[in-house]
Formats: sequence, C-alpha cells, structure tokens
Amino acid sequence: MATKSWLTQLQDNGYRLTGARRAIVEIIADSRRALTPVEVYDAARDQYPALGLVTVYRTLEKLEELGLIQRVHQPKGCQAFITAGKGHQHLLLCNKCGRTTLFDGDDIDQFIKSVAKKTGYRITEHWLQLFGLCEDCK
Amino acid sequence: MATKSWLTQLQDNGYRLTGARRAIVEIIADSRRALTPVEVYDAARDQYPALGLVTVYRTLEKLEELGLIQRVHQPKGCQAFITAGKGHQHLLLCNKCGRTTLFDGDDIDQFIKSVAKKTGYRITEHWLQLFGLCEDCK
DNA sequence: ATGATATTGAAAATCATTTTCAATTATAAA
DNA sequence: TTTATAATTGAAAATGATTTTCAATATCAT
Repeated sequence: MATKSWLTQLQDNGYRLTGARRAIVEIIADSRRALTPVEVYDAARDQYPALGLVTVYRTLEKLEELGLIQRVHQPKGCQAFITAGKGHQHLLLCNKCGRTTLFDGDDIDQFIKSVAKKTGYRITEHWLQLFGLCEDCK
Repeated sequence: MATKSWLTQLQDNGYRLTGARRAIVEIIADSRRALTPVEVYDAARDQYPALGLVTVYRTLEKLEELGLIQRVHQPKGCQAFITAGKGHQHLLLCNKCGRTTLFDGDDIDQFIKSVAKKTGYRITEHWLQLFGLCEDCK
C-alpha cells in the first residue's frame, strides 16, 4: 500500500533504492501486525533471498528515523515495529491476533493537565498503549 | 523503607532470606529512580561484595512476580525497574534526574471506553507513561 | 545439631544487536 | 552510454545482555 510513498521518501532523503530496501519496506508497509527484525527478515527473503539480517536492522533504523514506523512495546519484548500513525496517535493491540489499530489521543490532554497540576511536573510527552481483543477476535 | 515488608513477603512466599537478597531489595526499595540490573548490581555490592549479577536477575524476577516492582519502558531501553504502585497506577518520569512518580489512572476510564466504542475492541489493559520535568528540575 | 533443599556465583552458552570490512551496486556526471 | 564515486551490501567477528548449567554453600524446618 504505502510502499511507493515510503520508497520515495527514502530517496528524497538521500538514500538509494535497492532490492533489499524494496523488499523490507513492502513487508512492513503491508503488515497490520507489529513485526520483529527477524520476522521481517524471514518474510522479505521470499522476495529477495540474498537479504542479510544486518540490512534489516539498518533499514528499520532509517524508517524509524523518517517517522514511517514506530516501535511497539509489549510484555514479551519491545523490538517490534509497525507503521507509524500521522501526528500523535496511539496503539491498540489485539492480544489474540496481534492486529494493531491506531487511534487519536487528543482527548487525554485534559487528563494529563490534571496530573501535571497534582504532581508538579511539567509534562512534555506521553506514551499510551491499549490491549484487548479486536472486533474479529472477541 | 519498604525493605522489611518486601523481605517478609519473599519469606511468606517460600523464598529464603539471604544476604544477597537483602542487599538487592534494599537498593531497589529505597530508590526513587528506575534501575537496571547492572545498576542494582553495582549499588548492592557496596553492602554485599560477593554478589553475582545472575542473582540480581533472579531476584528481580521474583520481585516482579510478587508485584513489588514493575518494569519501566523508556526510549533508551526497557530493562529498568522501579517500586510498583498499589492497585493500578501509572508512571511519570523526569527526563532530567530520572525521578519517577506514581499517579492514579482512574480518570482515564472514560477515555478508554470511548476508544473501545470507536474501534470495536474490547479493551482489557492499558499502559500509560508520562515524561517531563519534575518540580525540582523544571 | 542435622539434613533436605533452595540459593549461590562462576563459567559457559545463548540470543539479539552492532561493528568491521572488502565486494558490489545505485546514481550522478561526463 | 560509460565512468567515477560514494552508498550499500552480506558475512563474519565483536559486543552486550540475559539464561543455563553445575558444584559448592547457606538457610531453615526438624
């Protein structure tokens, strides 16, 4: 889906277009689940067998840098990546099928202000993830 | 502070009281910052020089199991631990001094319900962490 | 005190990630 | 096109964190 736009953005930022990158980008851009580097590696080799795991790590780094993907934190680990949302969005994860959904978090601003007042902190960032069962799994 | 109560709880759950555990528990229970296994190791050796890093890992595991400590997720990594809150509490971290403060999250129930409605998910858990500057640092 | 068994630290093993490096390849310039 | 250059690649080695193995030791119920 977003593959083409991601490749263009890589190029616009001075990175070259290669077979390895095309394969990696395609896998992540099309996935609705968060994928670990090894999962990306395994999936992308169908399309580009010569791929090295190191290149997956390096490409993930660049995609994260460009804000195209974001890291997902889970009880099992914190090395999975998913397509990033536009602006400030948060993640909702299905505990059964792994599907991830993005949602806006504007409504919690009020809540955060009240925490700031109570605690005396100046709050600059917030990080929220919800877990549950998606429509199909529940 | 909470050291004595933690040691009692370890004992009540069938674990033995040892010098290594006493030293480790004391360091974490008294810390206002989240500490990594190595940080705990270094600090606890002042009191118990023969301590091994492996024992730190094993003790952290047990303390987490008993709900006495909780993992802190940060951009830099996700292996630091801090005293857990009672009931369902959330973390507020100072980006400068690392101090962590717990706060209640009851107020966001309403917000979570609205996300559930919008997305069709049944939401069972939520993770929230706020970052900013504490009173002393701002 | 004694014995069963949990706990220990050291060393080795494992696993994920990063670095190094020489060969290859994409791209801009001729 | 061809060529030159600099980015990119994969393999292998290095690193770093965590886990496992194991024999020695220490705790605690008896």
